Amino acid sequence: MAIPRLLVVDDDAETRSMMTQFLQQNGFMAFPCETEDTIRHHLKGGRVDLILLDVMLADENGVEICARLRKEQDVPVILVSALSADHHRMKGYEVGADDYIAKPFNPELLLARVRAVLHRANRSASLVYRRSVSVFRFAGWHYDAKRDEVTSPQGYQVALSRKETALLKVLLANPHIPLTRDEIANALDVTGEAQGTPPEGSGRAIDVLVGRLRGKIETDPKSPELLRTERGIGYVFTADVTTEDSA
Amino acid sequence: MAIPRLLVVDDDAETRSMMTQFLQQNGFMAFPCETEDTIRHHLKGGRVDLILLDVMLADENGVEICARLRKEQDVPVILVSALSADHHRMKGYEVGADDYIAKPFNPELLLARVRAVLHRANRSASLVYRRSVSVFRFAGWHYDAKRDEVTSPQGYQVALSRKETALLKVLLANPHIPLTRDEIANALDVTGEAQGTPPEGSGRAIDVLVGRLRGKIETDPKSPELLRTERGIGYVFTADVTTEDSA
DNA sequence: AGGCTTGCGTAACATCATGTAACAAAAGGC
DNA sequence: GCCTTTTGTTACATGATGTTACGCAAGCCT
Repeated sequence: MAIPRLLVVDDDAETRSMMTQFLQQNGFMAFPCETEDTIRHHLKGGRVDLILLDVMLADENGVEICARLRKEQDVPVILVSALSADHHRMKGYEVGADDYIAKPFNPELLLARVRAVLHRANRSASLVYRRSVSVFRFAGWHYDAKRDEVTSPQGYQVALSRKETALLKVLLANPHIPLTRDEIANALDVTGEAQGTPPEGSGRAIDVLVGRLRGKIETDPKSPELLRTERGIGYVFTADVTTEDSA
Repeated sequence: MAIPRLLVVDDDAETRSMMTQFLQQNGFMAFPCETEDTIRHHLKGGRVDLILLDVMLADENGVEICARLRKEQDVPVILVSALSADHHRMKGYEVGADDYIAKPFNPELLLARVRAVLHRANRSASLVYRRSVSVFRFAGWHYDAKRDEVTSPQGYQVALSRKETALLKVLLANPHIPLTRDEIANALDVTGEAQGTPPEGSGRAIDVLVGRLRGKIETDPKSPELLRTERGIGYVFTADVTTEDSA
């Protein structure tokens, strides 16, 4: 893929240039925009791979702009907002944003999100794995979702608990994409592998779960190669995954 | 099934319209309601498949409304609440809510729950097997409902007790569908295989029954392959079932 | 480099759901 | 009625999952 072209939309001049600079320093082509007009100008003028859109623009509501843009063309959008309250997040998704980041954010996290969305846009995959797919291969391993069996490269069966299996599925559906603990927890909920789980936030269940899965699928759990830690962010599954539809 | 019709009950206008919109965008027919009266109006006016009910309405308590509705007719209800404290969750279930979601919630999670509840409500009607069908084959086994005989893949007869047989029938009628203990217990009642069964809830009769059936039809009851446990949910029968009408 | 702060890994414990043996209560058959 | 079979209950063992606490490592500042 060519160098990704991003638009940074924010009404605060300082934030705007800061983000733009930061993204440029990290290998992206970023353009600052202040108004919807500027956005449209860029959209007409050439390829735009992703828009970073502040929710709280002076005159207009970012969510509405996002909704409007979405209707017109299919540009990935990440909403940025000072309000981390989740009902705003909901509005964002509702409107079709690809992701949502709360200000102030960790720069690394921003990069991770941007990469993830670009990556996803490229393959149009979502967080949750597709149903029709049920056989996964990765790094010599083999996972059959139908029988719920995991086979090591050496060919012997490894028993995974339900949660471990669920985690593996989430990872397999998002190779090379850094996932935060919250995203993982949500995905586990959505796949229905965790019913009575409270909305998360307190404990470190995900960390422990990751540790347990590592113990079963990593050659040396002490220096993981498949399920790596992204310090300050979460975890990434670093393996190429091939899938086979089963029906 | 036709497009599901949902009621969104919340006293906050914004939340109400937001959820309604969101659900509509995802293929549901959703109607905003503010008061119990509005709910009743819809209930009388036409089919309602599911009610999303906020627990903290201004004047009334959602839990109480839920209890009242439940007494009158059998509409599935999902309680929504800002209070994630577990005792509220418990109250919800006590009162007969089908599920419970804490605000703020992940939109995907909401959809998942809604679908799950609808799915459940939808199939409870078909829990009982059809009469005309009386020969079942599954994983090499053969069950003749007329003669009440079960034959193993190796060809010898296995004697099942009445309850075991009833359980098997329920499972055969619902392959690949996870059933809760309550659903199973109810289905057993309906098939007339259990008359004086107490109102349920206390003991673990289903667990023991499942164990006994496993002992007869599983190769290795310790690691069941046909009658599997869904932790936190119930049991699933994981085998393809073919049936033959017997006229 | 050294010290401080933060995030992560993980052992040890707490909790909860399930499996099941052993017993008790019912239901039938004679 | 007495015995046999079936079904339900209880109690305990087991295994899965969540929580907590502590130590280590990575980054950061000086």
